[in-house]
Amino acid sequence: MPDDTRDKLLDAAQDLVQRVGANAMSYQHLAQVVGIRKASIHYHFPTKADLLEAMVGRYHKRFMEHVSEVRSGGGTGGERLAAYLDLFASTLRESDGSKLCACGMLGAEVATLGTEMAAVLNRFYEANHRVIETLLREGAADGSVSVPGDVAVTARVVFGALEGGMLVARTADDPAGRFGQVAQELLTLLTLAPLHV
Amino acid sequence: MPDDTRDKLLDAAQDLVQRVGANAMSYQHLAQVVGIRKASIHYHFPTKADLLEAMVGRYHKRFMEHVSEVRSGGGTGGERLAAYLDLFASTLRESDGSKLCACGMLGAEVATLGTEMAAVLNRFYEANHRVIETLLREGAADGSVSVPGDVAVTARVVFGALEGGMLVARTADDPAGRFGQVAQELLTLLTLAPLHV
DNA sequence: GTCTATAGCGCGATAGAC
DNA sequence: GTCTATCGCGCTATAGAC
Repeated sequence: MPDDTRDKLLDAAQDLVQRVGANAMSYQHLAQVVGIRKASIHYHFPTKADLLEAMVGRYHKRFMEHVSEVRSGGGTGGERLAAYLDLFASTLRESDGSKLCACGMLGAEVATLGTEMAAVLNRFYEANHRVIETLLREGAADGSVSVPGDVAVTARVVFGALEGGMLVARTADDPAGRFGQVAQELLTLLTLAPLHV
Repeated sequence: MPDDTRDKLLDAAQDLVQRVGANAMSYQHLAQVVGIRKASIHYHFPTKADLLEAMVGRYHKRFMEHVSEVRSGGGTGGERLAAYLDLFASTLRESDGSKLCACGMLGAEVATLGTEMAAVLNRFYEANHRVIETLLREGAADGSVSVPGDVAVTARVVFGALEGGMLVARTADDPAGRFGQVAQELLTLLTLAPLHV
């Protein structure tokens, strides 16, 4: 049953974190969205830290499921890299330019969230670094990607550009369009010729 | 007189914003740092929005003064670009890996800060895009930089990679070291051969 | 599993003395 | 320009009824 109260709370928490951040998200806001009283939330998640950690755990798992689909997709490494970049673009596109990656948002607030959350976020970042590194290596092997330097560090450049690109794009007139250009240019930098996906 | 109460308040506000964000920064925290009572802050900045806008205005002005020094520095365009990247690296370096760019942090929180702050942040981002674009063009002209695509969009890739790179690096063991590698790899991607600055 | 009620605190902001 | 005192609100969290 995917839509019991617990899942609805996680849905609402994720949506609010992506839009306004964890510090600006309250049990009162969640209660209004889900349609229960705020005290009832403590039955499902005793503390706010519990709620945030459960939300990030689910987010990480779901994100990696999308990544698996991308990785099992056809085409060249460069084309699969483009599909991976589009996972980030779709977040902006489907929220009218108002949602960040949940883990990017929480990364900004990490100093207020405790060491356990910092470790969880770092795990998400490192998992993505490994995914990008693999895509770059596969692209280099099939000739669709060209990396002039250290592949592992380049993967971190790409991930940072995605997280930061979303953040910066959000204040522009057309965030999704802006970010789409940035993602395309990132591909141009990493491929011998521009890809069209 | 650079250190009257107003400036001390702006110093403390900037430090807290860079570390924990605007939503986690309170008048009480500022009062403790500066050594006055929290009610006294309202004499200098009637509302928190006033304080944040003054802080960002000063931050923007000071940052562009550093940029001017970089731009009037010698060397190739690529070397001046490296010096510009180091403005961001130095923030992490000099804070033991705990401070972000103030405008990057506020960008994450923009949904809670009102439309005026969104406009102010966008102005900072666009100003930096123009600086990077100019440095890339100068580097292309003297042969030290190679941009395989649109220079203006590439400038946005670079800026996003800096803001996001700082954010992601903060959860790592050695944030400044990690970010330094990312900045160096960014240069490698944009130059025909790695620069050593 | 959800409710009402409330504790206890921190917040931004204001009034008015000095 | 800074102080004390206070207002009113929102917050996380808990107790105990149903």
